[in-house]
Amino acid sequence: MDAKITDSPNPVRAVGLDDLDQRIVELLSRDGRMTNAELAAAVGVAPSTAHTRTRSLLDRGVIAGFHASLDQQALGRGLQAVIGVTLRGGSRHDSITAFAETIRALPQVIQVFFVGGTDDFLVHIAVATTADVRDFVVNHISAQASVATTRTSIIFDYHRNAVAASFG
Amino acid sequence: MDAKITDSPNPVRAVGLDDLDQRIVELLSRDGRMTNAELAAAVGVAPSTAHTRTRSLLDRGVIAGFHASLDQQALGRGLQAVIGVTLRGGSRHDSITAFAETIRALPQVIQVFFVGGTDDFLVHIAVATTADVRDFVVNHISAQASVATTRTSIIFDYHRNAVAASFG
DNA sequence: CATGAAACGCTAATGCC
DNA sequence: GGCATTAGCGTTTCATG
Repeated sequence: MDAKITDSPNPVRAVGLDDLDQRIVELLSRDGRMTNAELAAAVGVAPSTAHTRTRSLLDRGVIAGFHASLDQQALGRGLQAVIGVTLRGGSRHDSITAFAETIRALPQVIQVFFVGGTDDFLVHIAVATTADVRDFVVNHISAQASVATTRTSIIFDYHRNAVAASFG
Repeated sequence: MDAKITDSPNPVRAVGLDDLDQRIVELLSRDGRMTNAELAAAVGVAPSTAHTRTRSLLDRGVIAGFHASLDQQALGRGLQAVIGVTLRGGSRHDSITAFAETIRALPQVIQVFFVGGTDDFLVHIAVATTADVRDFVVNHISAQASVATTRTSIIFDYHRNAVAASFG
């Protein structure tokens, strides 16, 4: 086996994004409501320049949108869980897609990951009680014909560094 | 076993949040940069009322912050993965906490879930190449003394309905 | 492509109901 | 608590270098 290890902790200089763009992206990722005037001061350019750059990042889709982050506990959904789902081997592509669409539309669902490996899906939900977790799995996941198994994990702690855009 | 099934698809009326608050939260979750004037028009109150409500939601921590959502592909990180991590049985609480703190600070990391069940952690990362995935697991996860096993799943598709605040 | 100037629109505070 | 008003500030456009 090749022993070479290439470590690239901050690897990326995306094509088309210069230093100024990247600093703007970083700042708006942390505080999406920072005023353009503050942003301009923070990166050391004129407000009109910061504005043009930000507009361009939005137009190019690098910044996909802005969102309020919500304290689920304060919203009465103090319990979060991740549910690993495996589908039946014979599931057709249509039924898999239909499953994903159905799940992602449910109000308890925060995120859906379609993955390869042990599980086929990971579903991140926020609800009020353990009974709600069970009801979600029983009524919405296991009830689907294409579902083979589920594996529910309660979330004890959660940390988010960034907000990833949904795949297009 | 009790056969009663209680289905509560939109279950929550958080204490202290009335309809107006909830509609504001919903709208700012979808578009965190909506102007206060637009928000007021959308919910049918005066701009000054919408402003007071939004300020209150921020002060109470219901809205934890605002963030730009980023197209990771456009940033040159076109490959996302979820890594399930199990820790060694003898790991002390201190070492577990230290592991979590170390991982969450890495620039490739988007989210960290501390869960109960098969895995102890789920780590959501975005990188450029499959080699970067391997390097991340080898150099940053498996290299930790308290880690017993890892299980890497490539993300084929991803959908996000909301942005959850990190646990406080 | 960044900038300064200027018109426009919004925010945020105040007092009133 | 909601509302109208208003002063101050930020945004956004545009001509210029």
